[in-house]
Amino acid sequence: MAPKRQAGRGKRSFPPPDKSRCVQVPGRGGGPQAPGRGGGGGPQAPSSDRRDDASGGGLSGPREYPQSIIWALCQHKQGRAPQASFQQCLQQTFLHSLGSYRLFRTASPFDRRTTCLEWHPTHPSTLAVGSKGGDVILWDYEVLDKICFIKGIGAGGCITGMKFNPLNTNQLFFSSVEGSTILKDFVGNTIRVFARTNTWDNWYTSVDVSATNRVVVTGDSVGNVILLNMDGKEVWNLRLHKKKVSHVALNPHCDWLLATASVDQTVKIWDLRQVRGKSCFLHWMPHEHAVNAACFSPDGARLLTTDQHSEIRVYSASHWASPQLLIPHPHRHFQHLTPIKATWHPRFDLITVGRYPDPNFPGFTPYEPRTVDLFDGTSGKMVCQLHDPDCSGIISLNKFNPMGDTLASTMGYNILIWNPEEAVRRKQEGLIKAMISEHPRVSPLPLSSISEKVLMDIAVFPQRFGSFTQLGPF
DNA sequence: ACTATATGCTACC
DNA sequence: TGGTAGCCCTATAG
Repeated sequence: MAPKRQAGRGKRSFPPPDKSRCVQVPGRGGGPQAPGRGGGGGPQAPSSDRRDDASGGGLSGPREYPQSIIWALCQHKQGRAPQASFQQCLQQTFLHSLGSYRLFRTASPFDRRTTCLEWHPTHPSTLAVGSKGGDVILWDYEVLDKICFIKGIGAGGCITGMKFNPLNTNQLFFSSVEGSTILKDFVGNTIRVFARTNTWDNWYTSVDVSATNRVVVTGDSVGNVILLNMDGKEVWNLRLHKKKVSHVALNPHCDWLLATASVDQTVKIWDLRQVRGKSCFLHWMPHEHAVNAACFSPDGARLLTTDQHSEIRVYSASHWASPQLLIPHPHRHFQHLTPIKATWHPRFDLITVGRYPDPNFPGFTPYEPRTVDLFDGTSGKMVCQLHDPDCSGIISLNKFNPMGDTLASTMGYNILIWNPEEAVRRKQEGLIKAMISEHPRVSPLPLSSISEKVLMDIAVFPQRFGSFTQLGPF
C-alpha cells in the first residue's frame, strides 16, 4: 500500500498572510524545468500521435461541392448560402486547421501550480494566469518580455477565479483562498474589495461580472453565493449550495441568468431578480460527481458542465430538465491537480478539455498521452487531440482567445500557447498583406486567382486582415 | 533515487 | 451536522 499521506487534510495553522505586495518581474523566464523551450518558440517536433478525426470531412478536395470554402464564400457573397451551412463550412475549415496547431510558446513563471486562466477581452495575444500562491502574470506571448507580475502571499493565496473588468480592461477581478473577492489593477493595487471572509475556514472560489447588469457574483467554499453591485454594495448573500461552490457564471446574453456549480454534485440555474434562498432555483441538475464548472456557450443558449470524474454535459436552455449531450471523458479529480474544466470555443461549436487517462475508463490504453481533446458541441464526437511530446503533464485548463485562433493551456506550473504552425501563418500573412496592398477589397478579385489557403484564412479570421472585416457575418 | 510537501473529497461515526 | 480516516495518486524542490 502507498504510504499514508497527511497532506491537505484536517485543520492546519496557516502562516499569517504577508500583506505586503510588490510588483516584480519573475526571475525564471522559462523556468528550469520548462518543457523544452520556455519562452522560446523554436522549431517544433511534429506530434505524431495526434488523432485527427476531422480530416475525413472537410477540405479533401478544394472544389468539392458543397464543402469547399470557395463555394461557400461565393454563395455567401451572393447572399445565397444559408447561414448555417456557411458557418458549418467555416467550422470544418477551422477543424482542418487545428491539425496544424503546434505548441508555440511556453512559460513557467510561478513557484506553485497554475490555477486560473483568462484571456484579455480585446488584446488577442495577452492572457492572465493565476497560481496557487496567489501570484498573477499578465503576459503578451508575442512580445517576450512584456509582462506584469502581481506577487501573491504564498501559501494560502490560491487564485480561484479571475475576470477582466468589462468596464475597464486594465483591471482584474480575483477570488482567492486568502479570503477575498477583489478588484485590482495590473500593478497589484486594490481598487475595491467586494467580499472578505475574515477567516481561514472559508474562502471565495469563483467570480463573474456582468457589464450590462453592473453586478458581481462570487461563491464561497461553504456554499454561499453573494450578489453585489459594481460599487461593492451587497445585494444578497445566500446559502445556495450544501457544499463548496466551485463555479459561478452569468449568461452573456441574459444578464439575470446565473449558473452555479458545486461539489454537492449539483448545478443550479437562478433568476438573479428573484433569488430568495436555496430552493428558489429555476432549474436543478444533479450530477454523478462533484462539479468543477458550468459555462454558458458564447451565444448563451447552452450550458457546458464538467464533473470530477468522467462526464462532460451540454444542456440546452430550451430544455434544462435533461442534458442534450453526455460526453464520456476521463478527467477525474485528484487532490494535487488543478481541477479540469471544459470550455467553449468562442466562435465555433467546439468544446476543449484536458484528458487525464484513467485505467478504469473504457478504451484506456497503456501510456495513453495526456492530450487536449476537442469535441463537436452538437454531436459530442471528438474531432481533434492536441499533444506535444515534450509536455507530458496533465493539462487542467484550456481556453481559446476571444478571436478563436490561439489556445492557451495550463499544465502544472506551466503555461502553454498553441498556434497554427508559425511558418505557415507568417507566409500566409505575407501573402495577404501583398494582396491587400494590391487590392483593397477582395470582391474585385477573381476567386480563382486566390489560393484556397488564403481564402480560408480570410473567411475564418477576417480580423487578422483589417480591411476584409466586412466580408463575413461575424 | 528517494522523500517531504501541497486549503481535496467522500464515507462514516 | 461536524470532525476525520482513508483515498484520489501529480509534480516539484531538496
